[in-house]
Order: sequence, then structure tokens, then C-alpha cells
Amino acid sequence: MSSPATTVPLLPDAIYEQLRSSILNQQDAPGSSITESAVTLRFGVARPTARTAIERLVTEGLLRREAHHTARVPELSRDDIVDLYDSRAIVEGAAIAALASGGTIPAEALSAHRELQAGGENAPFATQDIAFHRALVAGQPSARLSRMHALLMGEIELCIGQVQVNQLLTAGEIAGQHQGILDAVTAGNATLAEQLTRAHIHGSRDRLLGHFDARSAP
Amino acid sequence: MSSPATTVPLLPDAIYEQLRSSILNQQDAPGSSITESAVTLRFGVARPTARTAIERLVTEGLLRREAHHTARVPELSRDDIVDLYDSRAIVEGAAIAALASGGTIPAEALSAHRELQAGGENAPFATQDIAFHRALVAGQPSARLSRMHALLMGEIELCIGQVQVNQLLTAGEIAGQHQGILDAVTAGNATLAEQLTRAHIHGSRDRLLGHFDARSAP
DNA sequence: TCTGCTAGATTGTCAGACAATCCGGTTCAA
DNA sequence: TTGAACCGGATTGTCTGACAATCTAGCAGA
Repeated sequence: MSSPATTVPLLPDAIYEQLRSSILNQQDAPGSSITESAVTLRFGVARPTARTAIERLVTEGLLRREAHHTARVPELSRDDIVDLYDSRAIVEGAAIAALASGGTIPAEALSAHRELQAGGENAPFATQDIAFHRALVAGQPSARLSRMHALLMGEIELCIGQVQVNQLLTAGEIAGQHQGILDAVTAGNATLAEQLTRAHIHGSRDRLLGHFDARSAP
Repeated sequence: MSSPATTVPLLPDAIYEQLRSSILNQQDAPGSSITESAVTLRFGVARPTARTAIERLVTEGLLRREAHHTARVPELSRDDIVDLYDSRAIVEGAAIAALASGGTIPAEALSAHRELQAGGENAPFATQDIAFHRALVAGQPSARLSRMHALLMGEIELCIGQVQVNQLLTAGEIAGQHQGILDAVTAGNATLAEQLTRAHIHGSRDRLLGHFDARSAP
């Protein structure tokens, strides 16, 4: 049914999405280079189309490039991880505090939270975890805080993927901490909500750093 | 010497810059629309070129557009101003605190500060004020904090323009507050530096809001 | 072995075209 | 007279293709 054979030629959005998940899945490993022509061949589109998709990923931090050089999947350094999580703690903490004193919990955040709980201890959690945090920040009134948070979350997804693959945290732990944040928000306790959010983020950061240090000093 | 008649065809950067200052100067008034074809004619380039320049301004917040609609220069509402300055206080406060506990004051910040002082009481201050804040944040170690700050400063420039035109603050007042921030940073007092920064930003916000309210209730 | 140069690959920028979508005024019917 | 459907112009979304500028790497020569 529905539209028969329209086959909407393929937005450049589609390329962006494909490349994005391809990077997050580590199918394009960190350090590997992604040329415009490669993307052109891979998706059968014109180079400018591939180019805009790449540029979008660069602004999100999922790719890096300098002028006249090929775009590469970033290898996040220890400093990158620290910077990323600390910056996120600042912005997301402020956002959750605003939500606690002003708004109400968005439906998307609740459903992501329930899916996370339902998945059980060892279920993959990255998708729902990200969705939960994104939805919570998006539901808060400040548009600028949301925009800044979105700017960070691309790179954060790269990190969360690592946390999941290496089982540095379980779905149960995460769900528990999320529950605490939700309770503080519904109680209208902005200070506690911000504190729990920052603790949650820093906890995740420290697990990842521990893993990083263990691997790099064999 | 130098290259004789190369006449570097004009990067799309140039268009971006021109449009940017054209918006900040209010030559393109808030509310006016900027079509891709108009930019094409105005600069004698191809539409895709004009398009990318516009897209860049949109991501910076200096233009707004929805799908299939013409880009417009935003008319900042009261809520926009509050959101903008409050978000900026959060990010810039954190950045200055980091600078106070870690780094040293960048040379660009100092020179902008001196120019501001040398200009005298009633001199135009917008350019140096912006340069000072940008340089200070750029000199601090966190790359993500810098990126987020840059995302805000486009729209902030729109506001500072208003402050200058309507003489809501004098160069002297601003320079004095900047001096206080610099002193706190060199003293390594992160808490004080953050506090002064937030107060500086909120003060500017309140002047602008006062003006806004006076105009809208005649 | 080191230095300079050439060739291939890659990006930066541009021009032009067609389809899809939106906006305004006009026309027709109730 | 009022309201809603319709139609034409304007604008954006996307694509194709081309050429110039720049970088990287390998080869030749000292």
C-alpha cells in the first residue's frame, strides 16, 4: 500500500544517518579515513551530496577534518573523554535543574526509562540511555541549552558505545541512577536533581577512564 | 609583488562574513527575509554557494528558517534574551573558572581590554567587548566549552549591538567589570572569577531587558 | 642517504538544471 | 457576502558535472 514506487531518491539525510550509525558501530573504525569520493561510490550519489553529509558529521564531532585533508573518524584521547564528560555534566546538570524547577518529565524519557528497566541486567543499554538523556534535556524550556547539549551528544555516543561493548556498566545500574534523577525532578528538587545528574555522568566517565588506563598500560 | 591579478574568486567565507556583518549592522533588519536567490544576485555567485553561507548563519543562530521557507533575520523575544544570557552565564562562567584554576590570560584578551579602556567613556564598545569574551574562553583548555560558547556568541552579538546603540552601558563600566574578572583569574580564584563573570553577564542582560520592557509598554 | 620534483589523489568552489513545496490572489459555490 | 477550493509564481531541495587549488607519496638525482 501507501505510496507505490515513489522511491524518494534518497535524501542526503539518509547518507548522514547511514554514515553515523556506521561510525557508532565501529564499522568505520576510529582512525580510518572517509573520503568524499568513497562516500560517493558507497551510496551512488554526487560528491557535493556526500560532502554535505560529511560536513554535518564534522560539526557534530563524529568526524574530524582540516582544510584539504580527508575526514577521519576521531580516536578520542583520554583528555577528550575528560573534557567531553565534564562539559556534559555542566550543561546537562543545568538543564535537569531547569526541568526540576520548571517543567514536567517528557513522555519519551519515561518510555526510554521503562525499556531500559525491562531489558534486564545484561541487555544492551546504549540506545535507551542516550534516548533518555536526550529526551530529558529536550523537554526543558531553554532552547540554547538543548542546542549545546546536542552538540555534545554525538561524541558522547561514541563513548557510551565503548562502555556498553566492554560491559563497564550494567543496564540495572544505569536504570537505578536514572530513577533517582526522575524522582528528584518530580519532587521539584533542582539542587538534588543537578547533583545526581552530575554524579551519574562522572560515574560513567570514571568507568570509561579506568578501562582506558587499563588498556593503555599493559 | 605578491600575486598580481589572482583575484581569488571569493570564498563562500566572504559571503558568510558580509552577510554576517550586514545582519549585525541591522542593514538587514530583524524580521526581513533573505532568500537564496537574493544572496545569489547580491554577490554574483551560484545559488549553492549562497545556500551554504545561509546554512552556516542558521546554525549560528543569526538566521532562522524552517523547511521550504525563506530564511529570516530573527526578532529576539524577551524569552530569547533571557535564555541566551542565562545559558551564556552557565557556559562562560564554567570556562572562566577553568581558566582561573588552570591557564593563563591570552594576549588577545588583554589587547581587547586595553583598547576598550583607551576608547574612553562613550566610545563604541561592542567589538572589543565581544573580542574580550571570545578570547578569554578560547584561551581556556576545554575545546567543547569553547565550541558551545561560540554557538551562543552569534546571537549575543545581536544583543550587544542593541546595548551599544541605545547606550544602555558605557565602555567605562564594561572595562571596569572586565578588570575585576581579569584580577580574579590572575589571582587563581576560580570561584570569584566565575561569580564575577555571571554577574557581568546578568547585569548586561538586565539592562537590555529594562530597555526591552520600556519600549514594549509605551 | 638525503633532497627536490613530478604525478596521482583529494578537496574547494562553481554553474546550471529539474522536481517538490509553499504562498498569494482569484474564482466558484453555498 | 462569505467561505473554501484552485491555480500560477516564487522559493527551496536535490542532483549532475566540471575545473582549479592543494596535498601526499613515490621516484630520480646528487
